[in-house]
Amino acid sequence: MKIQSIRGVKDILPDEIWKWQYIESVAHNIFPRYGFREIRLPIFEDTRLFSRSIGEATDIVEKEMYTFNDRGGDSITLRPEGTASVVRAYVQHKMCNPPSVLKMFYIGPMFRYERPQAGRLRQFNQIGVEAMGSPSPIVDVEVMTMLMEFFRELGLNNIKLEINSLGSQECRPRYRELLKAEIEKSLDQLCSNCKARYQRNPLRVLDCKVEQCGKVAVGLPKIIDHLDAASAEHFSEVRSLLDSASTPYSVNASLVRGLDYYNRTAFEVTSKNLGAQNAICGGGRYDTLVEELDGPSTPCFGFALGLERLVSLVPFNDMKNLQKYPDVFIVCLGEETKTTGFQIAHELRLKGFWVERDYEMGSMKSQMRKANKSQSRFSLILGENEIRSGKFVLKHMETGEQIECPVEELATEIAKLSADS
RNA sequence: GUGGGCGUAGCUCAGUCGGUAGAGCUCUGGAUUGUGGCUCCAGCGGUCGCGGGUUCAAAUCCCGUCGCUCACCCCA
Repeated sequence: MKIQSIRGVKDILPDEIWKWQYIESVAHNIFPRYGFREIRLPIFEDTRLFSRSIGEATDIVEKEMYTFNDRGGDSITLRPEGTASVVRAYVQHKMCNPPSVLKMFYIGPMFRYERPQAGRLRQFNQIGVEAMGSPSPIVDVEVMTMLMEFFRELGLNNIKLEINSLGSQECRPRYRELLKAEIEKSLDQLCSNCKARYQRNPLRVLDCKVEQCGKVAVGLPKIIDHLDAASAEHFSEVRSLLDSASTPYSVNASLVRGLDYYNRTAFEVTSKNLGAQNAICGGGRYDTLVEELDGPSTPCFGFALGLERLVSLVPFNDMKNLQKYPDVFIVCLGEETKTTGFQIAHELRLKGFWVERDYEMGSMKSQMRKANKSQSRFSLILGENEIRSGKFVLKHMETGEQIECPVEELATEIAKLSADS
């Protein structure tokens, strides 16, 4: 039996990889402007890191982690998200240096054992950003505006920034109990799903897709009306700073995050063009996580965005300036040209050109076909005549025009003609 | 974990009432001795997901199974 890739994982093939590289290059270009530097983290960690940070009772920890014992008997987990590892590294390497804020981003694969569907894989890639060391709403808004600038640079449209406040460790549990009590009053009107989950996850009832539940939800209390004074003040500052940056957003009072460690600001960026899994990015403030992982009190703000989902949204068709195909395809005719062809390819590559060729030394026709298929901008033809005259035929594949060119002028000629077209 | 849809050539798909497979694209070669794309011609390519059953006969009907996909759930 032929071995297939594991369910829920995907190969990124050479025809597509340029999209990923492009997105990553934009991240590498924009994030440092805001002071973020890359950190590379292991993809597996001590299982306890995730159960302690994400929350024992979350779906991720309860049923979605790839957990196994290594040969030494230790429980290892393929990371289901990146923030826990960043915090672990922050604490482990004693990176705290108050009052300065440490800003980092990471790019890499995450693993969750879920049923695959549109926009959801078992191995998927995220870009994550974490700003560690300040409770200031300026940090929240700077990170969110950086994100929106990143999306703008990538040409995304039809995306929506939604924000909410989850309050503090004090006011949130209070609100939860209030909400549960209110839900119980209309329990008979809710869908079976909500009846089953409201005890465990009452916030979910607020954005249930069933119409009946939506009607009930309208009358339920909202977290932002039950914030403690400090959280309310924080949230209002976030909003006015977003306004002052002219960043469009809306408040979604039913926005919830799936990980336990979030407090105060929570946000999501969604797109209508993604299918049911419509969030391209989610994040928020997590002021107590570092302490919970035995570090110093360090309020933080961060987000993670889904690269597969982002790749599907970026309008790559409109991008003209990205090089995807070779500059030159070298066509060699006859045994005599073997060495010269090899040398010319080598020299052009040393000068930075993308050079492709045929290795079968087939007929001119078949080599030209390959040149055409490679989508090279030029073909360079060298046969016995050219070796003798010292001038090679440089053919522009799109226009069909060809010129004779001495070997020492090839590089400048190719560069010149490329710039013209 | 629960539902729906789908598995036929490398890709996209047709295949009638059951009679052991077809198109387009791709690919290879030729028409054009050293010039690609367009056109024309020829050729390569399939255990019809897999296993069982019914039948003289199964891509087609039945049962099972695996895979893909979409949705619920959940989330990036």
